[in-house]
Amino acid sequence: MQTERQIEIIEAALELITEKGIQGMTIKNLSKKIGITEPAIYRHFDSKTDILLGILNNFKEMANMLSGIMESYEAPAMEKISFMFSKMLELFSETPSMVSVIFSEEIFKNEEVLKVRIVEILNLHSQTIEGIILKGQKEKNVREDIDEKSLALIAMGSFRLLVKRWDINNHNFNLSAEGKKLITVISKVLEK
Amino acid sequence: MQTERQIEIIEAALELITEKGIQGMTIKNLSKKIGITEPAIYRHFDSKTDILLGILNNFKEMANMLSGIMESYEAPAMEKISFMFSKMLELFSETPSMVSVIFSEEIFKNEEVLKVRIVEILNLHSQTIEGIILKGQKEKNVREDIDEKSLALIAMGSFRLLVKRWDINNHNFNLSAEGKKLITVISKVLEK
DNA sequence: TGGAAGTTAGTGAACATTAACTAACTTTGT
DNA sequence: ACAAAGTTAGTTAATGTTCACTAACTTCCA
Repeated sequence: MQTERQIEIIEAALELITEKGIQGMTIKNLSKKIGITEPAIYRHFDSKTDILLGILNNFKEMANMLSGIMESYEAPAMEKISFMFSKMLELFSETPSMVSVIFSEEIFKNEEVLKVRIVEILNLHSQTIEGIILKGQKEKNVREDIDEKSLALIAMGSFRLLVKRWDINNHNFNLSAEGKKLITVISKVLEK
Repeated sequence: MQTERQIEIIEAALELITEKGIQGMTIKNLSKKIGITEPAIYRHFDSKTDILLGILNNFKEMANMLSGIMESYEAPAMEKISFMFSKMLELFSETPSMVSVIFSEEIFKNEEVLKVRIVEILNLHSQTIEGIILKGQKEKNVREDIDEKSLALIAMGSFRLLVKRWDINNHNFNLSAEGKKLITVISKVLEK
């Protein structure tokens, strides 16, 4: 479990990455943002890498939860994907700083332990969507002329690009509205 | 124009970003890779930012060229998109280090001048594909039940995700083959 | 012979991290 | 019940290392 201070540090770290990129996520900036001194950070985390790992572990847990929900959710594939993406849109609207990290695998390239974690998260999301689509194809409510991996690539890829655009353009459009629009588009593309 | 040494520096910088992320792209690593001393780098570029800008300017030029080719290319939309993505796959296979940068907007967040450039490149690619699809819709060989912006989002998003996966998984699958497969999938999705 | 491209040896600033210490709590033994 | 002992979360000051970058000198080639 994470203490209140650890959660505060992780949230501040996320905000820093959003504002100034991974290069701006320094212990100095972090401590300044929270209002304690730099060494005080080390009362709560052993290292900077541990802070980043804390972020990724939270994301991994969310991905696992979402995957679990989707497995025990009996509904047509399109409804499930719509639900999953809507849930993610909700999360991003609540915590916009998430999006600068969750879809930015490249910022963790320099540390193997972080790179492995973020790839795990990407793979988990992929598997969840592929699973939904494959089941939908078996139940004959998803088109079968394209394999489930390619359809998942389309769904995830377009969703990721929309969210990334929102991020790098400083949230200058309504992500929730555009996201809903994309969900109906994806439904149309998947349907038989 | 760029001198031979400038090109060498830019190529080495690209490789460094691929191997160690933006955090590993230091003047020290760069000079070590090329086999000259750190100050020698500054005989060819005024600053580290200028090196990164040099990279992005090359990409911008490629994007402009590609956009120009597509405008003067008379063919059905699907053929044009297939041509464009194939050209990019060729480029990525020749210079794999490109892909760690061209689809990694996050790593330029800390420098406004770089951020602006990479967003320009993303927008240029989007516009090129949107233009092709819109023309295809007018010529009645692309589906019209989904607007051109959403279809472009799907095409670009899925292509980006495929390439990003290839990058973060250390090129452990055949990008060219998987890319060709995706191109036929995108064609199927776009067709009327 | 002069300028382009390299060198050596340095700069100050920023980096993550540690050492030494303290104030304010809580736990424990008698 | 209360003091000794231990814990938690913070401080200031400093560590060694790396960062981008520069001044001054040298080598090399047209």
